[in-house]
Amino acid sequence: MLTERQEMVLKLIVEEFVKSAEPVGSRTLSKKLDFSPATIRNDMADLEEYGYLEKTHSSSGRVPSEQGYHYYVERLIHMNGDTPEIDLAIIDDLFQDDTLNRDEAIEQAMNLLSQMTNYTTLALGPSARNSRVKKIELVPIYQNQCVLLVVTNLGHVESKTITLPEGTDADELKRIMEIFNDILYDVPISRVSEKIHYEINREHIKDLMAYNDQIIDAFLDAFTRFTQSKFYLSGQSKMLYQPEFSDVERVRELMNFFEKNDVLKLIDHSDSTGLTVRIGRENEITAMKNCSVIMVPYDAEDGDKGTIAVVGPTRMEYRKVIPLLKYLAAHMSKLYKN
Amino acid sequence: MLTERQEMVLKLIVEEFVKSAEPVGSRTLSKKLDFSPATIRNDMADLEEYGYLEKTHSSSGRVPSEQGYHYYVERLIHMNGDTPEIDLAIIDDLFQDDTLNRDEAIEQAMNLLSQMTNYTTLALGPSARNSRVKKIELVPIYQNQCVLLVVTNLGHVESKTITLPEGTDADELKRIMEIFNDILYDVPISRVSEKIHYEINREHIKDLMAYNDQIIDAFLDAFTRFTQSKFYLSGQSKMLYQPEFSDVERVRELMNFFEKNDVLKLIDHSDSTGLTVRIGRENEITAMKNCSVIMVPYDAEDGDKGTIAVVGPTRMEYRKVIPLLKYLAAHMSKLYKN
DNA sequence: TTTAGCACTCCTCACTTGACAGTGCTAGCG
DNA sequence: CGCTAGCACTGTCAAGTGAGGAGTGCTAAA
Repeated sequence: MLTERQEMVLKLIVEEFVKSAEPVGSRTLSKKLDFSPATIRNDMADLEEYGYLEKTHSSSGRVPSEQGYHYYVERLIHMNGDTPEIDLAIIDDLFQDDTLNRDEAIEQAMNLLSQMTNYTTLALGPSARNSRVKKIELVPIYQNQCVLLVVTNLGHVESKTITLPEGTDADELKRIMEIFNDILYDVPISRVSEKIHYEINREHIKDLMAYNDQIIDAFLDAFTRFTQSKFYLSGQSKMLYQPEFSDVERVRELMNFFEKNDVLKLIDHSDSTGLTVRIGRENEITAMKNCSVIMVPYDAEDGDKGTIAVVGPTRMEYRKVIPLLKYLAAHMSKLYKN
Repeated sequence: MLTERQEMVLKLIVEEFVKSAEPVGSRTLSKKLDFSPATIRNDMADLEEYGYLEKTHSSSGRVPSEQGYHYYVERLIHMNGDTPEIDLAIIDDLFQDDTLNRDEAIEQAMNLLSQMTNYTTLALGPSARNSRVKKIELVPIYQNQCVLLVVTNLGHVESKTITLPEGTDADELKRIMEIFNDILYDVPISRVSEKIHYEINREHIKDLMAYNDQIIDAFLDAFTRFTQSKFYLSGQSKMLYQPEFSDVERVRELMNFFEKNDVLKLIDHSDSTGLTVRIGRENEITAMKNCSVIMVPYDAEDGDKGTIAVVGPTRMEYRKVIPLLKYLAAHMSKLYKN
């Protein structure tokens, strides 16, 4: 469809615009392409007709359209291989430190990514849906208050304070805990609820549990918290340094959006195994209509998955961000392997 | 020093400016005070001379100076008692819900406060320095990996994953844990480290622990995490709706500041038992030179203390925020009593 | 197919101008 | 003596104007 020169023009316009944030004129390109401005203007007119370029006003230079960015990301990004150098070693270094726990590791990685790219980063931790229960414990702390603890095979802990009904028998409680540990040992989180409801109907347990609904509720509550995957947002303020956010109204919209937990809507876990790039209005969130989101899933233990993402202006340095993000995701997947 | 009328002029200027964010002229005040503009101009000139008022340019209305706000907060705020109505019942409602754990309760309270005031809120959780150890446990999860758990009398839990040296004896480990539970039961967090180091030198333990430095380190690490008090920031974006932040450069500065953990520098825990108001440059942080911070400590269990604070523009609704903040702090202190 | 040339469009920026809000000062009033 | 009316003055703001510049589209020629 496009001639090679047209592709080159598109590529250069994207890259120039990414750098300068200003509409690109034919004269600028003619310096890099060894064709006269007039020739390039013709190609630009064609590219505009196809929907890859836009003008800000009738006599301005060209700006890539969302479709133009897509074409660029999917087909032009590696053309004429002058790939920018990226210092991947810094990432390697980060993962050397094994005193970090899982949350800390993700958080640090995302901080680093935000610093390296100068964009906002976003991560969704794995949901722990497939983690398995290793230990359940009820620790008395004060009068009839107890802390319920659940530990998984990944060392993840959830706790909840509960108040026991008056006159609960300590020995009986101990027995209940033993039974629960028996029943639930090595059961994946996703199946706990089902399992409890099944076992509870068996005679010898039914009696014990009759007046302990509260404990069961506390259990289920603790377990559901496992399945809520944590999320990490970092470098929010990086966005403010982008010229597209020199307008306060936009800044408000964006910061408001970041503050709400709706951020999760941006990255949907579920589908797509590889890289996803959402440009501009594809994000379906008004505050993000001038932003792009690039996301890559990573594999955690036991088949659980997480996602890491970079959020920047549509005018993002795709050429730099995409490989970086891929590298980081691969690294995290590897980390979880052992 | 000031005549009654001058005080009234100052009070009205502060309150008018708080509402409108625009310099207040003599004509506006003359309507509320039953004196001619000229008279009021004379008082304003005096107040300016004393340092309570400022002009933005030679022929503008007056704006309160930092000193002016101070005078207002300390002496004028309750003058002529038309106190604004505040719906304290909403706060009461919040604390009814006792299914929330401590962190959640603080977080929700601060969210609410941010919504009610339309300012940013900040809280420092109590440090748990005086909490007491109720249970220590080591749960094996995978091969020679274990999770170390510590539970306090307040139901607070810290955990840490550790890898045991090859060939560690399970029975021996069990014995170590029993000893630790014996030694540390009901010991306040602040004295744990000392206690461990003391006991470890007694003969029968020394032998056991000889090659288990790693466990000790993990312990100490978990304990130090208790003493780091958590902080809560909410409604950051509220600040953006203040007219003083219609300038992007200022927004950047402020958001950057909020993003760093330096926010803690704003509220220092330690001193002062009552209300503290820091206005403008008193905060000693350039990004906050147009902001005021109002903070109140609250009492947690066992003599630990936390702080809650509201951050807004110097042009803040002190009259509304101060009683609200006091009420909330009192409520939180009460909550911790039972 | 490419390019030079030219008329045209629209943006940006500096400058002017008039309306306006507010001040300080002075003189007069009760 | 304290208060007030009046007036000249000052700085801000918004609207209007005009020059300069960057970039385009089109046409005709190489």
